[in-house]
Amino acid sequence: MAEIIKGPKGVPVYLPPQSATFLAVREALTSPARHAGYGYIELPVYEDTSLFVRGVGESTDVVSKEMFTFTDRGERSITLRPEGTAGVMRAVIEHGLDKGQLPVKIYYAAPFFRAERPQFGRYRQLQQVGIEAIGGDDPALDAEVIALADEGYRSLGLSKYELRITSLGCANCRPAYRALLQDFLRGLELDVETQERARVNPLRVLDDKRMEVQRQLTHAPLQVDHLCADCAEHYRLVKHYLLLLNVPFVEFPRLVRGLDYYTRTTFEFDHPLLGAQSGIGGGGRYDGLMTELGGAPLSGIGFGLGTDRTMIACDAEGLTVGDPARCDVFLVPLGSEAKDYAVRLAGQLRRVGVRVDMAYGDRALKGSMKAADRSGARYAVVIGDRELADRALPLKSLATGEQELVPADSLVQTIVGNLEA
RNA sequence: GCGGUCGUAGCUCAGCUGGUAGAGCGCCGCGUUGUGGUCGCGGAUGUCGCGGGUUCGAGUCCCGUCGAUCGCCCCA
Repeated sequence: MAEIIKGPKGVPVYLPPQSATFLAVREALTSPARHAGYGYIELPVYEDTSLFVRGVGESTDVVSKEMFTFTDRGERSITLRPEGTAGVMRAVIEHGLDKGQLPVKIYYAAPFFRAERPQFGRYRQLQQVGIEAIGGDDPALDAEVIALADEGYRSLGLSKYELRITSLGCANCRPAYRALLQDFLRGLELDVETQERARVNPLRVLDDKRMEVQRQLTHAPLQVDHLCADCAEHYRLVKHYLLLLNVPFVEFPRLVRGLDYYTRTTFEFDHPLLGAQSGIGGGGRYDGLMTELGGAPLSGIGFGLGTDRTMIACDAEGLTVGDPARCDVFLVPLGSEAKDYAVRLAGQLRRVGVRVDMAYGDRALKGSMKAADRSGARYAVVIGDRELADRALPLKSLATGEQELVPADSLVQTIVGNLEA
């Protein structure tokens, strides 16, 4: 026997019927964006490596050790996208969307790639839903973006997650705070690796999960206490609009994100039931990114929501998401004449939008009924010589077991009517 | 990249201190005429992750490897 080829490591596979949940979650997370004027964007899965190095930031873990990078036949360095924002910015700049009506509002649902050690909820190919609103400083826009994420989660029935927000300041006030924090960190007892992090990206140290580190951070200076007047007012208004939108949140001054481009408003959705990988989504403002990538000096804000992790969160909260039924109606033909009839009927029903499957392979009635049951269909229709002679078919409800005889001519109409009821 | 745990039928797992494999679920069939889901009976399916070693003999011990999983770093 030939050797079985295995799938790539750390990539989740969604098979029926669970894959229906994946589709439903993705739909739930993208739907709010479509209701707020965001248009869909389809982008390359790979980009020039320098896009991510410049956009995401060289000092980030994502860029320094988690990228799938290779050289193509033209000796160009190519990278499978590790996140979505940089690619969106590139496309916006390249195609001049920033020259049109602002803000540019865009959403996507796509796979991303990170060469990490796989774990539960952490994959090498991860699915994310994201939106970007480019060319707007208005704090109401920040609140909209956050609210759309919240709406996505809420529409799935999730209730146990927590929205955390803070402000990271801007190019004016961040450097001073950063220096202040570095001074503070220098006075602590930290291991070499953490000291290095304090030098390169001091904010990241605030996020350390280790008790011995957290203990020393009790009195660490926080960015929210050192915002410039503009940033403080912006942050105040974001919270104001979130209240108007009825989006519950907690202020989380220690919130740190892994990508370098974030400024001002930053947020994260955390789900306590997921263990170590508790972040189900996050995002923030990136006011310097466009210019960093050679575009017009436009600010922007967006989010990335983990589709995989949201599925896990739904499962953890015991939510049933998506319809696992493969069809609405299952046809059971007995004999070749009935089979002709069933094939034709299946075609007719599908054309009017009814999901139909039928018993193939000339199975015995009993086996076919079993298949009907397993299909999740609401109705079964047995078609045999009697039905063909009488021109009337039994429409059987698989839930109740009751069946009514329906004239052949009105069967399609009756089924459509019953399914809509 | 680092540390822990695990890897037996499609799925969930049992298999005590080494003696040539089991259960439940699922799947297929039967319970006489054309009706599924419950019940009863019957049946198929495993190179016990892979490679090597110890042994008369290994699913069971040792080493390696791959994979999964939990934690760290980090992140969706």
